[in-house]
Amino acid sequence: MRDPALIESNDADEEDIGALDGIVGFHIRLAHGAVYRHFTETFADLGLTQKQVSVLWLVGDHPEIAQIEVGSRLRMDRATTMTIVNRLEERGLLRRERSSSDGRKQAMFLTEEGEAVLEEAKRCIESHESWLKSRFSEAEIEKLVEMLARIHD
Amino acid sequence: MRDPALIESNDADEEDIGALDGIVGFHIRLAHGAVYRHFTETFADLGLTQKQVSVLWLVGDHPEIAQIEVGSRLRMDRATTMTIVNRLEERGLLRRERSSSDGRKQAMFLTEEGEAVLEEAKRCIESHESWLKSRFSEAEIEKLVEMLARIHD
DNA sequence: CCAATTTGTTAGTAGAGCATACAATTTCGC
DNA sequence: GCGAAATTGTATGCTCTACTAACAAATTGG
Repeated sequence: MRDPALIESNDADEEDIGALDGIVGFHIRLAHGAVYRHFTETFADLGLTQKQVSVLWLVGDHPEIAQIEVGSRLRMDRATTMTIVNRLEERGLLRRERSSSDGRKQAMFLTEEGEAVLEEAKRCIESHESWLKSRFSEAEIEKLVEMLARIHD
Repeated sequence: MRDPALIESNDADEEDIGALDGIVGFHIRLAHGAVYRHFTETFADLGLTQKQVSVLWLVGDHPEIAQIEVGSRLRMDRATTMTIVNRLEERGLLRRERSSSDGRKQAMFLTEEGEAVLEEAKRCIESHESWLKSRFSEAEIEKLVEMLARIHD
């Protein structure tokens, strides 16, 4: 029915994405997706998401940190930060306390279980990062991170 | 009231994310977020998302392409692809037809409006990409894309 | 021809992001 | 010091993306 030559011109090679391949943003999105999927697998047992781990990590590094501070550093708005902190609090990994220095702020701390889970999460991150870094040299990793930072800073 | 030295020890420098800064995956996520936000602003008028534009673009480049093919190339599962194609069809930018060569497949085509919107979207992409690329040299862009491809391939 | 596979579809769940509105608190201008 | 403005947290609701599970229709393979 159809002209084979015409089909060939349309049916491009496997995984061919055509001009889309030249779009930097597209590659960032695909790479993010791949990292996200591997992260999710790695953290399936712990049941933590990227955001949750980031918040846990940040609160562990900076006890008494306020939600607005966490959101600002992880580039999340207040509402988004809330839902993540709520989930961590429900799971008993983190507690909130009214800040003594500023009544508007909530000072956040890790619970004992939170500290333990963070330690385990850091081990998972190590494994996840190894998977990610395995395809690059040290110099390339440095360059990659520096370029990514130019985008998000 | 408060001890300044104590404050300094907790209140780290602006935007300090500590050891999180050494995690490659974290930078990919932040960069993706920044790109996502700029994309959304750029496409606010057109009302299209990254995924929608990608699918539109792919169908434009490969008429008669099946949903499964689109999903595979954009790394989306069938269910996710469905919701995006549904939305594009509802907006009249794309139509589905049962494939004549394989009755299981839906052959997808852009409508006239779809072609027009895709053209406009490509102009928006150009502007969005300029914003993104402005911080890099040509050689850096090439290197960045190549490294990102190593992650998602 | 029958079984397994592929593709599309539907329904349900969940995370993340965003906007809006409101309350409590702090800060700033006067 | 007082009142207005800004900050922070909270609650609600919406959207987009992604995934699972189940099912139907069509194709493919033994």
